[in-house]
Amino acid sequence: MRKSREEAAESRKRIVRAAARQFREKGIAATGLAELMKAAGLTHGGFYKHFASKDQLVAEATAAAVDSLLKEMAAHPTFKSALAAYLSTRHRDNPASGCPLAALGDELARSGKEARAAATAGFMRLVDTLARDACNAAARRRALVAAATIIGAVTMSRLVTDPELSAEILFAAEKNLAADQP
Amino acid sequence: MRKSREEAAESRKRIVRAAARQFREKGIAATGLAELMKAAGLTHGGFYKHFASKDQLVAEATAAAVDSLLKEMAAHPTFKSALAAYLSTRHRDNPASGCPLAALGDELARSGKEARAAATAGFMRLVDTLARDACNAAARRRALVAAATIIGAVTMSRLVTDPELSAEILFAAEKNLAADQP
DNA sequence: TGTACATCAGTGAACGCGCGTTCACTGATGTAC
DNA sequence: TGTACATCAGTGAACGCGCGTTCACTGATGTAC
Repeated sequence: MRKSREEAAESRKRIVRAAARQFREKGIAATGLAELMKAAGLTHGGFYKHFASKDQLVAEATAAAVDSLLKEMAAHPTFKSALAAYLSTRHRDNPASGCPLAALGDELARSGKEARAAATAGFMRLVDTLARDACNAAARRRALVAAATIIGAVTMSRLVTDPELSAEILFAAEKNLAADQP
Repeated sequence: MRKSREEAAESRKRIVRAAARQFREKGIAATGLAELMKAAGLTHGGFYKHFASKDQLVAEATAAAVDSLLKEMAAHPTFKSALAAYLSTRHRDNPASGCPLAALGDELARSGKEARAAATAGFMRLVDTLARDACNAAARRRALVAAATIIGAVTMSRLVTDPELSAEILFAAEKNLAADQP
């Protein structure tokens, strides 16, 4: 039953990818490893051949999710449109492929060392992106606030049961941040 | 073993209060009902004499937590100091007695109807507080953004493993929002 | 006011279930001669 | 290049445990006469 090294590496990638989706969709605590391994096309017994613990997987899944988020944001023609995409109803309605900080912020804050370290690195990368190469203190401060604002706005827009209020939150954040931009 | 109506009402309050604390401290999914009832001085079997489901308790605990948050904010001499208190390291380090939206935002977003409705009401009350009686569109927009920002800032300040970055997030948000205020 | 009876808050055991983690085993892959 | 052997990815059963929820029961409280 042993698989080749390449196959094993692909299995591992599939597990991380499935985890990144399911954690963001249903939450970390609510996602079981057995269910996760099944989604990756494996049985749950093999999990510990790839990871030392669930926390380690959370860390890797978070890092992978931040990777794809920043890649997507970088692909936008302008900074403003990247911001608009983050604050879009499309992002709000698809947490499974969206920002892990918005989808799992407080659950990550209660997670283990490894996961929090990965989330911290992801947050710093997002702040750097929002600062756009500027490295003075004022630009960094604005980027930190912008990061907190867009993360909070998307989380609240998902929480709220009133669709109008939900849209209003995203709209207000976008308008407010666009005003800051040249 | 039957208790008087007053005693039963107090038991109920104790359960809600214990839940409000434990949910904010450890997360909703990670808090078991048995453990919760024990913290309220009861055995777990009696839970369903008071609540129809865990979701209903989440709703009531969220409402209670928002109540005490807004009461505390209202007690501050100035609006600025209320904002500073929300964005303080004290609030960051004591989620159990702090804002439920910051502590549980994304878990509430994945919760049942009742809990989300209670969280929505709480969010609207926070926004109203931040708008400070002003009822024009611009003030409301600013209040929505401020709410998203302080919630996101506290959540991220808790997530981040680097203490300096954590303090920087809170400081940046406070400075930024204070600039908006008269 | 006193008595008989219904109510129901709280107990503690049990329901079926899924959790994260461990383990003996299988057999193809990789390695060493 | 061919053969013998060690490695280890993946399987499937099992570990102990806690989950949310249900239920029969207890006995003090509340109600009706």
